[in-house]
Amino acid sequence: MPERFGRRIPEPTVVRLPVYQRVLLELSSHGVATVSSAELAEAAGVNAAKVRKDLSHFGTYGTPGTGYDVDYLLGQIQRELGTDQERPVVIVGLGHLGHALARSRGFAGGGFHIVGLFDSDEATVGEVIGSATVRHVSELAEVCLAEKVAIGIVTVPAMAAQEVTDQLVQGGVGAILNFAPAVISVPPAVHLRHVDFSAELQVLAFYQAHPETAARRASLSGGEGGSKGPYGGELPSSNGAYGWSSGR
Amino acid sequence: MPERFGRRIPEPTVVRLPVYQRVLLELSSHGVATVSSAELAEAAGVNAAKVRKDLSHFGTYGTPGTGYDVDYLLGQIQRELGTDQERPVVIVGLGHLGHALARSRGFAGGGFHIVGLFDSDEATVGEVIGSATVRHVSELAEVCLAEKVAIGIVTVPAMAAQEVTDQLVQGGVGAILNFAPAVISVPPAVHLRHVDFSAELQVLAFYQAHPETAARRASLSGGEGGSKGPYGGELPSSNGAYGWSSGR
DNA sequence: CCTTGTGAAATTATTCACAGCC
DNA sequence: GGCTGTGAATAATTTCACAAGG
Repeated sequence: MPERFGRRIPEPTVVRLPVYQRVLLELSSHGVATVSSAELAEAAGVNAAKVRKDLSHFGTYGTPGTGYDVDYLLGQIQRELGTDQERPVVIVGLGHLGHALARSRGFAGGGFHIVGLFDSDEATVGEVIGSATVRHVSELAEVCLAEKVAIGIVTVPAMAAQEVTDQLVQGGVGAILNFAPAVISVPPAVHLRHVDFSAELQVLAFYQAHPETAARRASLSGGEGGSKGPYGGELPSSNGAYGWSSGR
Repeated sequence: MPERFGRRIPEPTVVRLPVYQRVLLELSSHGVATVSSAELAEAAGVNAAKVRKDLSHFGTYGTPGTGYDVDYLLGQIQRELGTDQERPVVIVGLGHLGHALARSRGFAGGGFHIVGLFDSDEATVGEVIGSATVRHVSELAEVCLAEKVAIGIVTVPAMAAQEVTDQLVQGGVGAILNFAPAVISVPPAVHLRHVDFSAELQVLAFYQAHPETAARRASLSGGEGGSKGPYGGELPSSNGAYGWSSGR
């Protein structure tokens, strides 16, 4: 073990953890008991060496010759991700996107609990979405302090993103997920991540405009990986029967 | 010039391009004529050396002693990103998130034009959102072929994501932006990126659970960068006057 | 002086490849 | 025989630092 406990986990590893978790959840629900790094890698769209290296950071032991115990590994990853505790979150900005997130599963899934919704529009204030009522943003910092909010989700227009972020920081919020297409800044102790849909579209446009620059890699999950995967040659044909509706 | 034309642009550079573009758009609209790498870096939340290295890949010349011409540089980046052409996109899955995206600006902004909306729910089919009418997903591949769709946006539940992706691929779509919390695979010629809101939340949860592992970097835009930035000490205080509403 | 563009150095991440264990 | 964990090798990215241009 290299530097277990006193650990510094590389960011790319942290980003892959939720993917592994999802795959393991799926395997577990299907009653699969063990999984090899190669199988996990294929399902997560990365390569096997990466899976093993990633997991080794946590001192998670697999069994040579067998692989990893699915439920044990899942538990380890959930513990690492802190998915085993409920974290209070707030959403600021209840436009279309904020509404969609407020209603989304993905909170339900694990470890997140909406304790507040905020908007600056008096017409939106008072609206009930799911289990929460929209409050005016002037109450934001106060509520964050009172509810010990851990994560703030910013879905306001770009112009207002920094202002709202500052309120969250004043409210003692330690992590912010920004959906606004704006660069915002926070004190060093606050964690900040961006979800930028229009930037992602532009990146795709770039690659279409530059077919010669084929970076064989996908954004979040590591994508194609490189190993054969489902695309060993033939295209998948339609397998009919659409079993989904407008949910999510 | 190192390998200009015959260029292979590093992915991290491509991902920063939309951020630079946004900053330049802002500067340009304020009538700023030139910008130094240091100023651009600060506004984009990265460091100056990175800005210069990034821009050097495109043979974009700044002027020593002065900096970059804002409008010229903006034009170069937009050309590189292909923002100067309209790309036809479709959205598949009109749940809350799909609705939000369909109504979102960010398409309007530059280079993207919604030519189709698809869902499997008969109750949703026929609904008019913005300028498009929701069609049944069984028409997906056919419409993509007919409209020469460049980018497909997948906002269906995880279970259906691979199936829908396969239809897009059959429809000749060359780039896919997946919002479903699922690993999907595509042939090597198709570009794939993920936007995974719940994974981002989990990453933030991880860092909160591990304060010792403070990776000073943000996801998309490079975040704090390292240079002083607006946080040179004091916390920003509330500056009142919320000028935004539920829009976006 | 100020600022670019860029080799070279440093840092970070991925992949290889194999010893050791089941 | 199959599979993990991991040092060592490789590749990719960032940062430094400076020569040359305005």
